[in-house]
Amino acid sequence: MNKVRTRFAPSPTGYMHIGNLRTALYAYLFAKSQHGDFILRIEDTDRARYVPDAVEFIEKTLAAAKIIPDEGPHHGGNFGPYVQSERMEIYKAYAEKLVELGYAYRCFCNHDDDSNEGDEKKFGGYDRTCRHLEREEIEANLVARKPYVIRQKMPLTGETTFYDVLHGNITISNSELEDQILLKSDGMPTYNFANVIDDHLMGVTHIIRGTEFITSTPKHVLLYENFGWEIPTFIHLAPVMGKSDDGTISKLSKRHGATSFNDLVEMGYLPEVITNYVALLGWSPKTNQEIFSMDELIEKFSLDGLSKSPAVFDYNKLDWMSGEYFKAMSDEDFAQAAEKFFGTLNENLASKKIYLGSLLKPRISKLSDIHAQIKFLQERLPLDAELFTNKRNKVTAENSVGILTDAIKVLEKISDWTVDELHEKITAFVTESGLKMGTIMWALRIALSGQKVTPGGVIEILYLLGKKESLERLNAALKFLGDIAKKN
RNA sequence: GGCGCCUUCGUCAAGUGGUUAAGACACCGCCCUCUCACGGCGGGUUCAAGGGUUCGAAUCCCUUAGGCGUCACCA
Repeated sequence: MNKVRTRFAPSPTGYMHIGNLRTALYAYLFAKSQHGDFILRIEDTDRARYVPDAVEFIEKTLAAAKIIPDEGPHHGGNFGPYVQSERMEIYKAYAEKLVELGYAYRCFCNHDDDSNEGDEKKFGGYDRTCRHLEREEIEANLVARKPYVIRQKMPLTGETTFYDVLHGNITISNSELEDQILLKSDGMPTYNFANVIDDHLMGVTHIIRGTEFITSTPKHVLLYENFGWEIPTFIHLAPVMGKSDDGTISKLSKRHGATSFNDLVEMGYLPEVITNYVALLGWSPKTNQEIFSMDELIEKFSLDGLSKSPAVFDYNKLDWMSGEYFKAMSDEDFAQAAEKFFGTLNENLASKKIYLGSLLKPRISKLSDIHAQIKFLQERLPLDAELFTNKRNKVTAENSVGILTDAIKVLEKISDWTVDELHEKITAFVTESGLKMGTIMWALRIALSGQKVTPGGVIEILYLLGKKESLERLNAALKFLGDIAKKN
């Protein structure tokens, strides 16, 4: 049996859409699960859409996602070049050969000219009458003088069937197929041609790509047949969809927010989380496992777990998965991954990064959430008397004054400002006061942070703030409450 | 419009003639708790519709509807 070879063949746009990433992932996983090769090939035959540095961008993105090509523009391999614009002579030769074989012909018409619109014999759709074969024989010297394209000569009757692993046999009537252009007038091949030539020449055994290519696959199959080449196995993947604010579902695009691998990384999702999540969008291991390392994905991947219906990208699930990864990380690793997202920390907090990270770790779904979580530690948020009122914990602005006053006295005496020590002293203080734990903690949290919700409890905040800042904040809160009382 | 593909909870999905139709996320409720979170427990909602075939259908067939794709010198 032939060694499995798959490929990822993006056109060089400076953007790695999640759907493309998933296609690359599946092609990679399948190849690796079969101990085969994964090829990166750049399809840059559209000169008008050329984006500088796009190849490097694609390679970097794949590397970040840990999808490593065995062959590619900068990965070596014996089937290069792996950039289509560098293979023009190859396509030209095969196109000419097809003309010789009688499966293609030169066309000298200028079909961009819309002046014939309305005339059903002309273009605007497909013009079956445009077959220059005979004319070409008469006017052989035209080839040297006029620009032309090479078109594939489609059978006018019958039908073409191909097998798709996901969809089974798909049959399309040949009358649906137009004499598509194989070689453009600028000498570049079209996707439909270059793709077939390269897949064959590079020994690709399994073509994994999006469903948008189903309809053009019969044309490819005909080409393989014309050349007498073995037809590869097709696997057409359903698209990744996005949900708009109004609830409508459509193919995932920029209007759905962050939809590229890089967008997601910038938001603070770990690359391995993105890969893990995306792997499950359209593929099921058929077990209840959801967290997979790349090695596990390779081990478990199987074509029959692929889904043939579209899958909606769900940020909720991504968030959950991201949180699971964070929780599984060591405090050190987390602090390191979060480094860029801490922003500029003051000296005190900078020295407590790992501890701070341990508090943040279980309560964020992406690294960019960190900023909002730690803002209150860096700056004093304006207090609001309302916040001191909490029915459940029996706290009011009035009784907070006494609590804060006593707490300050206790805290001032603490010299060993550690979590353990703070915990011990505060617990003792609560017991002594005869009040409920919740009452005291609530008042302190509001006074210290200015917000109801904080990463970690009062003890943790005190520790993070340090003695000086903590006491200053408590005193400021006391003054604030005093001013309020006077006003009333 | 022609042709093609798709259709199990809100979302990801298991399921391939006989199941109480898994599980996860989300949501709701309760418990725990110094807030949030974590954790624990519980809950609701699903086979697009209609016809067949069959003792029996989410599973097989047909029709309809809806969604998506495609009909380029773009990929």
